[in-house]
Amino acid sequence: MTLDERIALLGQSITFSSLTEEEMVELAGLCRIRSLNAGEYVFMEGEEPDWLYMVAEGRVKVLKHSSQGKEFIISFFGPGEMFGEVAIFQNRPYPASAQAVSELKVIAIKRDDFHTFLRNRPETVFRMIHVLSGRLRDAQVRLRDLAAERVEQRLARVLIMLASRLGPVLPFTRQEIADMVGTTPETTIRLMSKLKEAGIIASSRGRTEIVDEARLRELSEGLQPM
Amino acid sequence: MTLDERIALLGQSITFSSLTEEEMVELAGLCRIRSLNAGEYVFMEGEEPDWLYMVAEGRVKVLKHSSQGKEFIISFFGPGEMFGEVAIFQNRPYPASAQAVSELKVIAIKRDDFHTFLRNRPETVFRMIHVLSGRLRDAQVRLRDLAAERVEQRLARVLIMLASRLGPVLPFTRQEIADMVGTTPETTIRLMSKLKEAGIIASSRGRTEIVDEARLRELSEGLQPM
DNA sequence: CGGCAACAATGATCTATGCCATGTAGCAGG
DNA sequence: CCTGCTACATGGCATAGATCATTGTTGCCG
Repeated sequence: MTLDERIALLGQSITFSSLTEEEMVELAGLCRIRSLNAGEYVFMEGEEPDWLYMVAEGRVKVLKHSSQGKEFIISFFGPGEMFGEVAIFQNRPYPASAQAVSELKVIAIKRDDFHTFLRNRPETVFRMIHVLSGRLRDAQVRLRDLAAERVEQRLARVLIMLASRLGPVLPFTRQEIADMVGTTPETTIRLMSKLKEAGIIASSRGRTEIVDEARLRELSEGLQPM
Repeated sequence: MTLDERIALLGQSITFSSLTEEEMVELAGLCRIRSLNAGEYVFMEGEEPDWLYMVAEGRVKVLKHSSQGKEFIISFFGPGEMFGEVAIFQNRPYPASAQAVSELKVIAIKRDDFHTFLRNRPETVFRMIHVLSGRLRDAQVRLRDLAAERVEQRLARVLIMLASRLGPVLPFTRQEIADMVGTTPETTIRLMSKLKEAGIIASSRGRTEIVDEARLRELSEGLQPM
């Protein structure tokens, strides 16, 4: 992969889009590219954090396993999005695993190189803070939901959240959605079947389309149950 | 409150402990002090974020309400700990409310003043990133727990987490613990009564002491149920 | 000292959702 | 075209934990 290609990829990210030409070149010089097949892990929870990653092509899921091995999906990331930052800023093991969902290309930057690069880029550092703050905000909303809302509403909220990031067509299986909502595939299927009947979503194998977001929003508020 | 007193308070915080004498004076000059009685709110979810806060004396709880009004406690903060950062870094409304648990004194710094102050303090900015990363890490662990672990284990983990921050004596009511675990007071009481019988904790009104942390750890792993 | 309010404890139901089992349909590869 | 794999679907049962109700306990304030 050429330098120009790497620069183009870095530019996709909000965090780096403010860099000058020159800075881009410098940063691109620090990058390595890794290609992975679906199912392969970029890193595993507990590993030493040597690299910061950004998605170039494809999608990753970041997940944690429970004590009984069930998986919980913290987030999906697509092109231009960064992951693994928590670990490299704290210099402690990755708190979760990252797995390729599809064919995946990631840009990797060595921890120390990145720290050095950030030294004199206050603007970029502030953008990183912004990203971290956003994730913390989202995490707090989800914590509250998991602790206090019922599955129906949590499902609705996950669908809305995904739609706001990816548009109305969501390329996920019921299993994956269940792992984001924190429930079982069966329950997810049952609820989504109802949503389908009610004309709120449409779906086929591995694909869900939000048809009536307004009604989904009502459900997510829990105003009236289905 | 004198400048020297304010400097002493700021110095309690990990984030600011690296500042020079001179920087401390500058920052202290930007601070206001607010005193609140137990139960009063420092800020409410949804308000515009004009201030960054740090606890000077007492404790705050940061919480969110569910759609049915149940409250979920995101975290408690004590002297030297900062709160409200997510909002001021994003310049969006506070994502949660902050309520005084006891008599409370907080240091408040105006958003714009703080941003200006940070401009040329890369070291301090990195410490803020460190704090944010830590909170995000904790949030991810809790998300997984809420989604995939049973109440018993979640309770054990909350108690361990609190003990690691505050020592073995925890000044919380069952209600407050329930609101952190994401369950009801009744369930919390039942489980904690068992823990008491088993000699793992001791407790009196509004006070819980961890006696046998090792066994609590076993429970939190879910190896063998009670 | 007495009475009120918050906390703690416990029993009796109820129910949302987990878990197991079984069946079907679509897609992929030999 | 068959075979097999994975996603989707649905029924029945089990149960963790919520909910409702009552009672006891502690500390506080007038």
